[in-house]
Amino acid sequence: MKIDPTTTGGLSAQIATSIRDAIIAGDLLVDQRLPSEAELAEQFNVSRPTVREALKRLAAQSLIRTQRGATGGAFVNRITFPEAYAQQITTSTLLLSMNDVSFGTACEARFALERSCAALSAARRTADHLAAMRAEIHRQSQPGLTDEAFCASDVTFHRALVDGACNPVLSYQLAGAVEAMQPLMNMITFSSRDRARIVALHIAIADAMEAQNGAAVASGLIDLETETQTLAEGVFAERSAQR
Amino acid sequence: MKIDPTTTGGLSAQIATSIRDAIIAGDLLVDQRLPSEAELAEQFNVSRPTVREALKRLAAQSLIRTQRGATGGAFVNRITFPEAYAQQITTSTLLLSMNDVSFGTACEARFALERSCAALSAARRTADHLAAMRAEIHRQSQPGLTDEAFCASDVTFHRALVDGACNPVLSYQLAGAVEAMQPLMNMITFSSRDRARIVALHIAIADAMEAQNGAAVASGLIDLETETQTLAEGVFAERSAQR
DNA sequence: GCCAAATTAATGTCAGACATTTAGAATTTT
DNA sequence: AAAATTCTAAATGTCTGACATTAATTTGGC
Repeated sequence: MKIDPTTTGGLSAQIATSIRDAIIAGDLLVDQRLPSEAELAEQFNVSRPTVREALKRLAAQSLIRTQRGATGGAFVNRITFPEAYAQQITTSTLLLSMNDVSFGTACEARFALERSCAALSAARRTADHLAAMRAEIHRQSQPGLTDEAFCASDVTFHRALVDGACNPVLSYQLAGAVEAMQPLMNMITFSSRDRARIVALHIAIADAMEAQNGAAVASGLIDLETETQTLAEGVFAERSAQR
Repeated sequence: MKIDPTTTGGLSAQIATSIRDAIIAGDLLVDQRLPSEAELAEQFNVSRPTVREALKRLAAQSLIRTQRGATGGAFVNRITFPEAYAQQITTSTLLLSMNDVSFGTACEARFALERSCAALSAARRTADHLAAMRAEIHRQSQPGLTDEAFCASDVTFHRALVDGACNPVLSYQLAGAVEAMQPLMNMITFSSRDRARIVALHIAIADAMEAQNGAAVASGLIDLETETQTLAEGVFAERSAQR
Protein backbone atom coordinates (compact mmCIF):
# COMPACT_ATOMS: atom_id res chain seq x y z
CA MET A 1 0.00 0.00 0.00
CA LYS A 2 1.94 2.97 -1.30
CA ILE A 3 0.97 6.58 -1.53
CA ASP A 4 0.56 8.36 -4.83
CA PRO A 5 2.40 11.69 -4.72
CA THR A 6 0.22 13.14 -7.50
CA THR A 7 -2.80 13.29 -5.22
CA THR A 8 -3.01 16.66 -3.57
CA GLY A 9 -3.99 17.92 -0.18
CA GLY A 10 -1.15 16.97 2.08
CA LEU A 11 0.21 13.72 3.41
CA SER A 12 -2.77 12.79 5.55
CA ALA A 13 -5.08 13.16 2.55
CA GLN A 14 -2.81 11.01 0.42
CA ILE A 15 -2.66 8.30 3.05
CA ALA A 16 -6.42 8.39 3.50
CA THR A 17 -6.90 8.06 -0.26
CA SER A 18 -4.46 5.19 -0.39
CA ILE A 19 -6.28 3.25 2.30
CA ARG A 20 -9.69 4.11 0.89
CA ASP A 21 -8.67 2.80 -2.52
CA ALA A 22 -7.45 -0.40 -0.91
CA ILE A 23 -10.83 -0.85 0.76
CA ILE A 24 -12.79 -0.12 -2.40
CA ALA A 25 -10.56 -2.45 -4.42
CA GLY A 26 -11.20 -5.20 -1.92
CA ASP A 27 -7.60 -5.48 -0.74
CA LEU A 28 -8.90 -4.86 2.76
CA LEU A 29 -11.94 -6.88 3.70
CA VAL A 30 -14.72 -6.01 6.09
CA ASP A 31 -13.76 -6.33 9.75
CA GLN A 32 -10.12 -6.73 8.81
CA ARG A 33 -7.79 -4.93 11.15
CA LEU A 34 -5.46 -2.29 9.78
CA PRO A 35 -1.91 -2.10 11.10
CA SER A 36 -1.57 -0.08 14.27
CA GLU A 37 -1.04 3.65 13.99
CA ALA A 38 2.63 3.24 14.84
CA GLU A 39 3.08 0.60 12.14
CA LEU A 40 1.25 2.69 9.56
CA ALA A 41 3.42 5.65 10.49
CA GLU A 42 6.50 3.56 9.82
CA GLN A 43 5.13 2.09 6.57
CA PHE A 44 4.22 5.48 5.15
CA ASN A 45 7.22 7.15 6.69
CA VAL A 46 5.24 9.80 8.49
CA SER A 47 4.51 10.64 12.09
CA ARG A 48 1.69 9.22 14.14
CA PRO A 49 -0.43 12.41 14.19
CA THR A 50 -0.38 12.43 10.40
CA VAL A 51 -1.58 8.85 10.30
CA ARG A 52 -4.25 9.69 12.82
CA GLU A 53 -5.56 12.55 10.70
CA ALA A 54 -5.82 10.15 7.79
CA LEU A 55 -7.71 7.63 9.89
CA LYS A 56 -10.11 10.29 11.15
CA ARG A 57 -10.90 11.22 7.57
CA LEU A 58 -11.82 7.61 6.86
CA ALA A 59 -13.79 7.33 10.08
CA ALA A 60 -15.81 10.40 9.06
CA GLN A 61 -16.94 8.49 6.00
CA SER A 62 -17.73 5.37 8.04
CA LEU A 63 -15.06 3.49 6.12
CA ILE A 64 -13.31 2.40 9.31
CA ARG A 65 -14.14 2.20 12.97
CA THR A 66 -11.62 2.31 15.79
CA GLN A 67 -11.51 0.39 19.00
CA ARG A 68 -9.35 1.07 21.98
CA GLY A 69 -7.62 -1.42 24.16
CA ALA A 70 -5.16 -4.25 23.79
CA THR A 71 -6.76 -5.91 20.76
CA GLY A 72 -8.00 -2.60 19.46
CA GLY A 73 -7.10 -0.71 16.34
CA ALA A 74 -8.74 0.44 13.14
CA PHE A 75 -11.04 -2.00 11.40
CA VAL A 76 -12.63 -1.86 8.00
CA ASN A 77 -16.23 -1.00 8.73
CA ARG A 78 -19.25 -2.56 7.14
CA ILE A 79 -21.28 0.48 6.14
CA THR A 80 -24.78 -0.08 7.45
CA PHE A 81 -27.88 1.27 5.77
CA PRO A 82 -28.63 3.68 8.63
CA GLU A 83 -25.12 5.11 8.41
CA ALA A 84 -25.42 5.48 4.66
CA TYR A 85 -28.84 7.12 5.11
CA ALA A 86 -27.39 9.68 7.49
CA GLN A 87 -24.52 10.56 5.17
CA GLN A 88 -26.77 10.83 2.18
CA ILE A 89 -29.19 13.08 4.00
CA THR A 90 -26.44 15.39 5.24
CA THR A 91 -24.86 15.70 1.82
CA SER A 92 -28.17 16.17 0.00
CA THR A 93 -29.41 18.75 2.46
CA LEU A 94 -26.26 20.84 2.27
CA LEU A 95 -26.08 20.50 -1.50
CA LEU A 96 -29.53 22.00 -1.83
CA SER A 97 -29.12 24.70 0.78
CA MET A 98 -25.75 25.87 -0.50
CA ASN A 99 -26.37 25.94 -4.23
CA ASP A 100 -29.57 27.95 -4.44
CA VAL A 101 -31.32 25.14 -6.24
CA SER A 102 -34.79 26.38 -7.08
CA PHE A 103 -37.69 24.92 -5.18
CA GLY A 104 -39.20 23.77 -8.45
CA THR A 105 -36.14 21.81 -9.51
CA ALA A 106 -35.76 20.07 -6.15
CA CYS A 107 -39.47 19.35 -5.96
CA GLU A 108 -39.55 17.92 -9.45
CA ALA A 109 -36.64 15.61 -8.70
CA ARG A 110 -38.12 14.48 -5.44
CA PHE A 111 -41.52 13.55 -6.80
CA ALA A 112 -40.09 11.98 -9.93
CA LEU A 113 -37.98 9.71 -7.77
CA GLU A 114 -40.78 8.96 -5.38
CA ARG A 115 -43.13 8.01 -8.20
CA SER A 116 -40.57 5.44 -9.26
CA CYS A 117 -41.51 3.27 -6.32
CA ALA A 118 -45.26 3.78 -6.51
CA ALA A 119 -45.91 0.50 -8.30
CA LEU A 120 -43.57 -1.53 -6.09
CA SER A 121 -44.88 0.03 -2.89
CA ALA A 122 -48.49 -0.53 -3.82
CA ALA A 123 -47.77 -4.17 -4.57
CA ARG A 124 -45.65 -4.97 -1.54
CA ARG A 125 -46.64 -2.63 1.26
CA THR A 126 -47.39 -4.37 4.55
CA ALA A 127 -50.11 -3.45 7.01
CA ASP A 128 -47.44 -1.68 9.05
CA HIS A 129 -46.52 0.66 6.23
CA LEU A 130 -50.15 1.50 5.68
CA ALA A 131 -50.71 2.05 9.39
CA ALA A 132 -47.72 4.37 9.56
CA MET A 133 -49.10 6.42 6.70
CA ARG A 134 -52.55 6.62 8.29
CA ALA A 135 -50.99 7.64 11.60
CA GLU A 136 -49.14 10.52 9.97
CA ILE A 137 -52.28 11.62 8.17
CA HIS A 138 -54.03 11.70 11.53
CA ARG A 139 -51.22 13.77 13.02
CA GLN A 140 -51.32 16.19 10.10
CA SER A 141 -55.03 16.74 10.70
CA GLN A 142 -54.48 17.90 14.27
CA PRO A 143 -55.08 21.63 14.64
CA GLY A 144 -52.39 23.65 16.36
CA LEU A 145 -49.58 21.73 14.72
CA THR A 146 -46.57 23.91 13.94
CA ASP A 147 -45.45 24.18 10.33
CA GLU A 148 -42.25 22.39 11.21
CA ALA A 149 -44.05 19.48 12.81
CA PHE A 150 -46.38 19.33 9.81
CA CYS A 151 -43.38 19.08 7.47
CA ALA A 152 -41.70 16.48 9.64
CA SER A 153 -44.84 14.39 9.59
CA ASP A 154 -44.98 14.82 5.83
CA VAL A 155 -41.47 13.42 5.55
CA THR A 156 -42.37 10.44 7.74
CA PHE A 157 -45.45 9.79 5.61
CA HIS A 158 -43.43 9.72 2.42
CA ARG A 159 -40.70 7.59 3.91
CA ALA A 160 -43.30 5.03 4.90
CA LEU A 161 -44.55 5.06 1.33
CA VAL A 162 -41.02 4.53 0.02
CA ASP A 163 -40.24 1.81 2.54
CA GLY A 164 -43.37 0.04 1.34
CA ALA A 165 -41.42 -1.04 -1.73
CA CYS A 166 -39.47 -3.36 0.57
CA ASN A 167 -36.30 -2.59 -1.30
CA PRO A 168 -33.61 -1.25 1.04
CA VAL A 169 -31.54 0.10 -1.83
CA LEU A 170 -34.48 2.10 -3.06
CA SER A 171 -35.20 3.37 0.46
CA TYR A 172 -31.60 4.44 0.82
CA GLN A 173 -31.45 6.29 -2.46
CA LEU A 174 -34.70 8.07 -1.75
CA ALA A 175 -33.85 9.03 1.83
CA GLY A 176 -31.74 11.91 0.60
CA ALA A 177 -34.30 13.11 -1.89
CA VAL A 178 -37.16 13.10 0.61
CA GLU A 179 -35.35 14.44 3.67
CA ALA A 180 -33.37 17.11 1.89
CA MET A 181 -36.62 18.74 0.83
CA GLN A 182 -37.66 19.40 4.41
CA PRO A 183 -35.66 22.61 4.90
CA LEU A 184 -37.09 23.94 1.67
CA MET A 185 -40.60 22.98 2.71
CA ASN A 186 -40.06 24.63 6.07
CA MET A 187 -39.80 27.94 4.29
CA ILE A 188 -43.45 27.63 3.40
CA THR A 189 -46.25 28.66 5.72
CA PHE A 190 -49.22 26.33 5.42
CA SER A 191 -52.64 27.79 5.98
CA SER A 192 -55.26 25.45 7.40
CA ARG A 193 -56.88 25.37 3.97
CA ASP A 194 -53.54 24.32 2.42
CA ARG A 195 -53.16 21.61 5.01
CA ALA A 196 -56.62 20.28 4.39
CA ARG A 197 -55.88 19.96 0.68
CA ILE A 198 -52.60 18.18 1.35
CA VAL A 199 -54.21 15.83 3.85
CA ALA A 200 -56.91 15.01 1.32
CA LEU A 201 -54.25 14.12 -1.23
CA HIS A 202 -52.42 12.02 1.35
CA ILE A 203 -55.65 10.16 2.07
CA ALA A 204 -56.11 9.50 -1.62
CA ILE A 205 -52.59 8.08 -1.80
CA ALA A 206 -53.09 5.95 1.30
CA ASP A 207 -56.36 4.65 -0.11
CA ALA A 208 -54.59 3.72 -3.33
CA MET A 209 -51.91 1.98 -1.31
CA GLU A 210 -54.55 0.07 0.61
CA ALA A 211 -56.15 -1.00 -2.66
CA GLN A 212 -52.67 -1.88 -3.94
CA ASN A 213 -53.33 0.25 -6.98
CA GLY A 214 -49.95 1.41 -8.20
CA ALA A 215 -51.27 3.65 -10.97
CA ALA A 216 -53.51 5.45 -8.50
CA VAL A 217 -50.59 5.98 -6.14
CA ALA A 218 -48.55 7.48 -8.97
CA SER A 219 -51.35 9.78 -10.02
CA GLY A 220 -51.90 10.79 -6.40
CA LEU A 221 -48.25 11.75 -6.21
CA ILE A 222 -48.58 13.80 -9.39
CA ASP A 223 -51.52 15.67 -7.86
CA LEU A 224 -49.51 16.24 -4.71
CA GLU A 225 -46.57 17.59 -6.68
CA THR A 226 -48.84 19.97 -8.56
CA GLU A 227 -50.37 21.16 -5.32
CA THR A 228 -46.98 21.64 -3.72
CA GLN A 229 -45.57 23.54 -6.68
CA THR A 230 -48.62 25.80 -6.83
CA LEU A 231 -48.40 26.47 -3.12
CA ALA A 232 -44.72 27.32 -3.33
CA GLU A 233 -45.25 29.62 -6.28
CA GLY A 234 -47.83 31.52 -4.27
CA VAL A 235 -45.49 31.90 -1.34
CA PHE A 236 -42.59 33.08 -3.47
CA ALA A 237 -44.75 35.48 -5.44
CA GLU A 238 -45.96 37.02 -2.19
CA ARG A 239 -42.40 37.31 -0.90
CA SER A 240 -41.12 39.06 -3.99
CA ALA A 241 -44.14 41.39 -3.92
CA GLN A 242 -43.21 42.43 -0.40
CA ARG A 243 -39.80 43.50 -1.57
CA MET B 1 -20.48 26.82 19.84
CA LYS B 2 -20.26 24.35 22.70
CA ILE B 3 -19.70 20.65 22.66
CA ASP B 4 -22.35 18.19 23.73
CA PRO B 5 -20.80 15.63 26.09
CA THR B 6 -23.49 13.06 25.31
CA THR B 7 -22.15 12.53 21.81
CA THR B 8 -19.72 9.67 21.76
CA GLY B 9 -16.53 8.90 19.95
CA GLY B 10 -13.94 11.08 21.62
CA LEU B 11 -13.28 14.77 21.75
CA SER B 12 -12.43 15.22 18.10
CA ALA B 13 -15.69 13.60 17.07
CA GLN B 14 -17.66 15.83 19.43
CA ILE B 15 -15.97 18.94 18.12
CA ALA B 16 -16.56 17.87 14.53
CA THR B 17 -20.23 17.25 15.28
CA SER B 18 -20.52 20.62 16.98
CA ILE B 19 -19.09 22.48 13.99
CA ARG B 20 -21.07 20.39 11.51
CA ASP B 21 -24.29 21.21 13.32
CA ALA B 22 -23.41 24.89 13.25
CA ILE B 23 -22.92 24.68 9.48
CA ILE B 24 -26.15 22.79 8.90
CA ALA B 25 -28.06 25.18 11.13
CA GLY B 26 -26.71 28.09 9.13
CA ASP B 27 -24.75 29.63 11.99
CA LEU B 28 -21.70 29.38 9.77
CA LEU B 29 -22.23 30.59 6.23
CA VAL B 30 -20.55 29.50 3.05
CA ASP B 31 -17.01 30.83 2.65
CA GLN B 32 -16.99 32.06 6.22
CA ARG B 33 -13.70 31.52 7.96
CA LEU B 34 -13.58 29.42 11.09
CA PRO B 35 -11.34 30.54 13.97
CA SER B 36 -7.76 29.41 13.63
CA GLU B 37 -6.79 26.02 15.00
CA ALA B 38 -5.15 27.63 17.99
CA GLU B 39 -8.27 29.66 18.74
CA LEU B 40 -10.54 26.65 18.38
CA ALA B 41 -8.26 24.69 20.66
CA GLU B 42 -8.65 27.39 23.27
CA GLN B 43 -12.41 27.68 22.79
CA PHE B 44 -13.01 23.96 23.15
CA ASN B 45 -10.29 23.60 25.75
CA VAL B 46 -8.39 20.92 23.87
CA SER B 47 -5.04 20.70 22.15
CA ARG B 48 -4.34 21.62 18.56
CA PRO B 49 -3.96 18.03 17.28
CA THR B 50 -7.43 17.25 18.61
CA VAL B 51 -8.86 20.24 16.79
CA ARG B 52 -7.02 19.20 13.67
CA GLU B 53 -8.52 15.72 13.78
CA ALA B 54 -11.95 17.28 14.02
CA LEU B 55 -11.24 19.54 11.04
CA LYS B 56 -9.98 16.61 8.99
CA ARG B 57 -13.22 14.80 9.64
CA LEU B 58 -15.15 17.77 8.29
CA ALA B 59 -12.80 18.12 5.34
CA ALA B 60 -13.41 14.46 4.47
CA GLN B 61 -17.09 15.29 4.07
CA SER B 62 -16.31 18.38 2.00
CA LEU B 63 -17.88 20.52 4.70
CA ILE B 64 -14.79 22.70 5.01
CA ARG B 65 -11.68 23.42 2.99
CA THR B 66 -8.39 24.64 4.37
CA GLN B 67 -5.95 27.13 3.01
CA ARG B 68 -2.42 27.71 4.13
CA GLY B 69 -0.64 30.99 4.49
CA ALA B 70 -1.11 34.24 6.34
CA THR B 71 -4.80 34.74 5.50
CA GLY B 72 -5.43 31.02 5.46
CA GLY B 73 -7.55 28.88 7.72
CA ALA B 74 -10.58 26.65 7.52
CA PHE B 75 -13.51 27.91 5.47
CA VAL B 76 -17.02 26.61 5.19
CA ASN B 77 -17.09 24.92 1.82
CA ARG B 78 -19.83 25.17 -0.75
CA ILE B 79 -20.43 21.54 -1.64
CA THR B 80 -20.39 21.33 -5.41
CA PHE B 81 -22.39 18.84 -7.40
CA PRO B 82 -19.27 16.95 -8.56
CA GLU B 83 -18.09 16.58 -4.97
CA ALA B 84 -21.52 15.38 -3.90
CA TYR B 85 -21.56 12.94 -6.84
CA ALA B 86 -18.24 11.47 -5.79
CA GLN B 87 -19.32 11.01 -2.20
CA GLN B 88 -22.61 9.47 -3.17
CA ILE B 89 -20.96 7.04 -5.56
CA THR B 90 -18.39 5.94 -2.98
CA THR B 91 -21.01 5.39 -0.31
CA SER B 92 -23.44 3.62 -2.61
CA THR B 93 -20.78 1.36 -4.06
CA LEU B 94 -19.49 0.28 -0.67
CA LEU B 95 -22.98 -0.13 0.71
CA LEU B 96 -23.81 -2.61 -2.04
CA SER B 97 -20.51 -4.47 -1.98
CA MET B 98 -20.43 -4.86 1.79
CA ASN B 99 -24.00 -5.88 2.51
CA ASP B 100 -24.49 -8.73 0.06
CA VAL B 101 -27.41 -6.98 -1.50
CA SER B 102 -28.79 -9.32 -4.14
CA PHE B 103 -28.28 -8.38 -7.75
CA GLY B 104 -32.02 -8.46 -8.24
CA THR B 105 -32.71 -5.95 -5.49
CA ALA B 106 -30.04 -3.52 -6.66
CA CYS B 107 -31.09 -3.87 -10.28
CA GLU B 108 -34.74 -3.31 -9.44
CA ALA B 109 -33.92 -0.14 -7.52
CA ARG B 110 -31.66 1.17 -10.23
CA PHE B 111 -34.12 0.77 -13.07
CA ALA B 112 -37.04 1.99 -11.01
CA LEU B 113 -35.13 5.18 -10.29
CA GLU B 114 -33.94 5.57 -13.84
CA ARG B 115 -37.45 5.19 -15.22
CA SER B 116 -38.44 8.10 -13.02
CA CYS B 117 -36.65 10.47 -15.35
CA ALA B 118 -37.73 8.87 -18.62
CA ALA B 119 -40.49 11.37 -19.28
CA LEU B 120 -38.41 14.41 -18.32
CA SER B 121 -35.39 13.24 -20.30
CA ALA B 122 -37.43 12.52 -23.40
CA ALA B 123 -38.95 15.98 -23.23
CA ARG B 124 -35.82 17.99 -22.50
CA ARG B 125 -32.84 16.09 -23.90
CA THR B 126 -30.57 18.18 -26.07
CA ALA B 127 -28.80 17.04 -29.19
CA ASP B 128 -25.68 16.59 -27.10
CA HIS B 129 -27.31 14.08 -24.78
CA LEU B 130 -28.58 12.13 -27.75
CA ALA B 131 -25.18 12.22 -29.43
CA ALA B 132 -23.52 10.95 -26.25
CA MET B 133 -25.92 8.04 -26.13
CA ARG B 134 -25.35 7.18 -29.77
CA ALA B 135 -21.60 7.38 -29.28
CA GLU B 136 -21.73 4.89 -26.43
CA ILE B 137 -23.92 2.55 -28.45
CA HIS B 138 -21.32 2.68 -31.17
CA ARG B 139 -18.57 1.87 -28.70
CA GLN B 140 -20.56 -1.01 -27.29
CA SER B 141 -20.87 -2.49 -30.77
CA GLN B 142 -17.12 -2.67 -31.24
CA PRO B 143 -15.85 -6.23 -31.14
CA GLY B 144 -12.95 -6.97 -28.83
CA LEU B 145 -14.23 -4.73 -26.11
CA THR B 146 -13.50 -6.03 -22.61
CA ASP B 147 -16.41 -6.72 -20.31
CA GLU B 148 -15.26 -3.92 -18.04
CA ALA B 149 -15.11 -1.40 -20.86
CA PHE B 150 -18.54 -2.56 -21.99
CA CYS B 151 -19.95 -1.95 -18.51
CA ALA B 152 -18.24 1.42 -18.25
CA SER B 153 -19.77 2.45 -21.54
CA ASP B 154 -23.12 1.21 -20.30
CA VAL B 155 -22.82 3.49 -17.28
CA THR B 156 -21.93 6.46 -19.46
CA PHE B 157 -24.91 5.73 -21.69
CA HIS B 158 -27.30 5.71 -18.77
CA ARG B 159 -25.82 8.81 -17.22
CA ALA B 160 -26.35 10.65 -20.47
CA LEU B 161 -29.97 9.51 -20.38
CA VAL B 162 -30.34 10.75 -16.82
CA ASP B 163 -28.62 14.06 -17.53
CA GLY B 164 -31.10 14.54 -20.36
CA ALA B 165 -33.67 15.49 -17.74
CA CYS B 166 -31.70 18.70 -17.23
CA ASN B 167 -32.31 18.51 -13.52
CA PRO B 168 -29.03 18.53 -11.58
CA VAL B 169 -30.70 17.27 -8.42
CA LEU B 170 -32.06 14.28 -10.29
CA SER B 171 -28.66 13.63 -11.88
CA TYR B 172 -27.03 13.74 -8.49
CA GLN B 173 -29.46 11.38 -6.84
CA LEU B 174 -29.20 8.92 -9.70
CA ALA B 175 -25.43 9.01 -9.93
CA GLY B 176 -25.14 6.69 -6.96
CA ALA B 177 -27.77 4.30 -8.22
CA VAL B 178 -26.27 4.01 -11.68
CA GLU B 179 -22.58 3.92 -10.81
CA ALA B 180 -22.89 1.63 -7.81
CA MET B 181 -24.28 -1.06 -10.10
CA GLN B 182 -21.09 -1.22 -12.14
CA PRO B 183 -19.15 -3.54 -9.82
CA LEU B 184 -22.11 -5.89 -9.74
CA MET B 185 -22.41 -5.77 -13.51
CA ASN B 186 -18.71 -6.44 -13.82
CA MET B 187 -19.30 -9.84 -12.27
CA ILE B 188 -21.21 -10.81 -15.40
CA THR B 189 -19.57 -12.09 -18.55
CA PHE B 190 -21.33 -10.84 -21.63
CA SER B 191 -21.35 -13.08 -24.66
CA SER B 192 -21.43 -11.36 -28.02
CA ARG B 193 -25.04 -12.47 -28.36
CA ASP B 194 -25.86 -10.84 -25.00
CA ARG B 195 -24.17 -7.67 -26.09
CA ALA B 196 -26.08 -7.57 -29.33
CA ARG B 197 -29.37 -7.82 -27.47
CA ILE B 198 -28.37 -5.07 -25.06
CA VAL B 199 -27.20 -2.82 -27.86
CA ALA B 200 -30.49 -3.38 -29.64
CA LEU B 201 -32.36 -2.30 -26.51
CA HIS B 202 -30.11 0.73 -26.16
CA ILE B 203 -30.88 1.68 -29.75
CA ALA B 204 -34.59 1.39 -29.04
CA ILE B 205 -34.19 3.70 -26.06
CA ALA B 206 -32.12 6.19 -28.01
CA ASP B 207 -34.70 6.17 -30.79
CA ALA B 208 -37.41 6.88 -28.27
CA MET B 209 -35.34 9.71 -26.87
CA GLU B 210 -34.86 11.12 -30.35
CA ALA B 211 -38.62 10.98 -30.91
CA GLN B 212 -39.08 12.54 -27.47
CA ASN B 213 -41.42 9.73 -26.59
CA GLY B 214 -41.26 9.34 -22.81
CA ALA B 215 -43.50 6.30 -22.60
CA ALA B 216 -41.34 4.49 -25.13
CA VAL B 217 -38.21 5.34 -23.16
CA ALA B 218 -39.79 3.94 -20.02
CA SER B 219 -40.88 0.76 -21.75
CA GLY B 220 -37.43 0.41 -23.28
CA LEU B 221 -35.96 0.62 -19.81
CA ILE B 222 -38.35 -2.06 -18.59
CA ASP B 223 -37.22 -4.33 -21.41
CA LEU B 224 -33.61 -3.63 -20.53
CA GLU B 225 -34.22 -4.44 -16.89
CA THR B 226 -35.88 -7.70 -17.82
CA GLU B 227 -32.99 -8.59 -20.09
CA THR B 228 -30.44 -7.71 -17.42
CA GLN B 229 -32.21 -9.69 -14.73
CA THR B 230 -32.54 -12.73 -17.01
CA LEU B 231 -28.90 -12.51 -17.94
CA ALA B 232 -27.82 -12.27 -14.32
CA GLU B 233 -30.00 -15.20 -13.32
CA GLY B 234 -28.33 -17.30 -15.98
CA VAL B 235 -24.88 -16.37 -14.76
CA PHE B 236 -25.67 -17.04 -11.12
CA ALA B 237 -27.40 -20.34 -11.92
CA GLU B 238 -24.31 -21.45 -13.84
CA ARG B 239 -22.05 -20.42 -10.96
CA SER B 240 -24.01 -22.34 -8.37
CA ALA B 241 -24.11 -25.35 -10.69
CA GLN B 242 -20.33 -25.30 -10.84
CA ARG B 243 -20.14 -25.58 -7.07
C1' DG C 1 6.04 55.06 -7.40
C1' DC C 2 7.41 50.35 -8.10
C1' DC C 3 9.68 46.12 -7.24
C1' DA C 4 11.97 43.02 -4.03
C1' DA C 5 12.96 41.34 0.51
C1' DA C 6 11.56 40.75 5.32
C1' DT C 7 7.69 39.91 8.32
C1' DT C 8 3.91 37.46 9.95
C1' DA C 9 0.13 34.44 10.59
C1' DA C 10 -1.67 30.52 9.48
C1' DT C 11 -1.68 25.40 8.35
C1' DG C 12 1.29 21.06 7.89
C1' DT C 13 4.38 17.92 10.08
C1' DC C 14 7.23 15.83 13.53
C1' DA C 15 8.87 13.92 18.08
C1' DG C 16 8.03 12.33 22.50
C1' DA C 17 5.35 11.76 26.43
C1' DC C 18 1.42 10.55 29.28
C1' DA C 19 -3.59 9.00 29.92
C1' DT C 20 -7.07 5.68 29.16
C1' DT C 21 -9.10 1.61 27.74
C1' DT C 22 -9.43 -3.22 27.14
C1' DA C 23 -8.26 -8.16 26.45
C1' DG C 24 -5.82 -11.65 28.16
C1' DA C 25 -2.51 -13.70 31.27
C1' DA C 26 -1.04 -14.41 35.83
C1' DT C 27 -2.18 -14.77 40.50
C1' DT C 28 -4.72 -15.41 44.47
C1' DT C 29 -8.71 -17.03 46.89
C1' DT C 30 -12.37 -20.14 47.78
C1' DA D 1 -9.80 -27.37 40.62
C1' DA D 2 -12.62 -23.47 39.67
C1' DA D 3 -13.63 -18.80 40.16
C1' DA D 4 -12.61 -14.25 41.18
C1' DT D 5 -9.13 -10.81 41.23
C1' DT D 6 -5.06 -8.40 39.89
C1' DC D 7 -1.55 -7.43 36.71
C1' DT D 8 0.32 -6.54 32.31
C1' DA D 9 0.71 -5.25 27.67
C1' DA D 10 -0.89 -3.15 23.56
C1' DA D 11 -3.43 -0.09 21.45
C1' DT D 12 -5.92 4.37 20.81
C1' DG D 13 -6.71 9.14 22.77
C1' DT D 14 -4.66 13.39 24.16
C1' DC D 15 -1.20 16.94 25.32
C1' DT D 16 3.00 19.85 24.77
C1' DG D 17 6.32 22.02 22.12
C1' DA D 18 8.84 22.61 18.22
C1' DC D 19 9.93 23.29 13.39
C1' DA D 20 8.61 23.48 8.25
C1' DT D 21 5.90 25.46 4.67
C1' DT D 22 2.96 28.61 2.54
C1' DA D 23 1.17 32.96 1.13
C1' DA D 24 -0.50 37.67 2.10
C1' DT D 25 1.23 41.89 3.98
C1' DT D 26 4.39 45.15 5.17
C1' DT D 27 8.67 47.35 4.69
C1' DG D 28 12.73 48.94 2.50
C1' DG D 29 15.58 50.32 -1.35
C1' DC D 30 15.98 52.11 -5.87
